[in-house]
Amino acid sequence: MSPMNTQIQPILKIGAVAKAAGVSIDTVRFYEGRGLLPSPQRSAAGYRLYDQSTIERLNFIGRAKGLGFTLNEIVLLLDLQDKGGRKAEVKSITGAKLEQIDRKIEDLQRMRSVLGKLNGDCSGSGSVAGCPIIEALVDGDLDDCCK
Amino acid sequence: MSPMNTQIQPILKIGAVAKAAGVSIDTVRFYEGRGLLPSPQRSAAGYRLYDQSTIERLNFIGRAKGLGFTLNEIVLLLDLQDKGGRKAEVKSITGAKLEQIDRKIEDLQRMRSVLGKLNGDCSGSGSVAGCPIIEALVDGDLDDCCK
DNA sequence: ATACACCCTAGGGTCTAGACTAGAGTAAAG
DNA sequence: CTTTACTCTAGTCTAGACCCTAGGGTGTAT
Repeated sequence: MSPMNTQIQPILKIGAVAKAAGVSIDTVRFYEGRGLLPSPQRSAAGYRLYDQSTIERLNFIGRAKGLGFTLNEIVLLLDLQDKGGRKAEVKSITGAKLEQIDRKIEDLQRMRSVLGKLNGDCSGSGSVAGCPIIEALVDGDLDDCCK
Repeated sequence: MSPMNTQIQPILKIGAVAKAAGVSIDTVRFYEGRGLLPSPQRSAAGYRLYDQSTIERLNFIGRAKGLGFTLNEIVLLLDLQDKGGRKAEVKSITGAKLEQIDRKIEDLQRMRSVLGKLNGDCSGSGSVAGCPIIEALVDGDLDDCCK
């Protein structure tokens, strides 16, 4: 009757939000349990009912994951957004993540350089005897080999 | 009596091999269960008995781990060494690992560049409103922002 | 009315690489 | 002989991010 009854937001069931956000139904429920999504309204039958904002929240989560944040870190970021934190808090999270990423990149580049050298040194034909890769693993001259 | 009784290899208990290789006792038993170490001889009381070669094998495993190989991949490498595989098999494992490492480095560098840009754009003071990091996560202009 | 898609909960399983615990037996040193 | 250090098995726990199953109930279209 009155405009109060008007549902401005379309009501979506879990399958619809999951599909719209490109995640599985299990993932939506899992995120709810992990505190990334608030407990949604329920229909009379107990179905979870969502609106558009949940899809946006799921997209936020997906983007944050794409930048390397863990779900626990994303909870923090969402909290700062929800409750209005300070920019400094956000920067402290991203700054720590940047350092972590830098360390991982350095690790991987070290591995890459050692392994690339060994792989290049190995003829690739014949029996494993004399294979520089295996020999390096056996003898432990990895450090001397590429630094 | 005869030279047959002579133990050329010193007999080591699990604590000694673990210490010599710089891993925990748990790790040694765990590797045995995972097939990285053969089931060792046992003393009358059931103690695991090792010789020097186990330490070398543990060092092999440690070096391979340091190059980014998983335990499953290390089982393959050890098998090639034990049973005398071909160099081509070794190279196929290391080649795949190199590609994997390259992909991971690219991923991390992409994250690093996006996140570094956002982090630099954020003043770091004041409320979270208008924070470029949060806004990018909300709006999804991550791709446009740094490529 | 019935087929079919969708939803619910509770709980277990996956992968990686171990760490840690309990409860019991064994070895070496004083 | 007693203390201390070591070892055994079996099992549980961690983090991270879910997936899958069973055994139901619901909603809608034909």
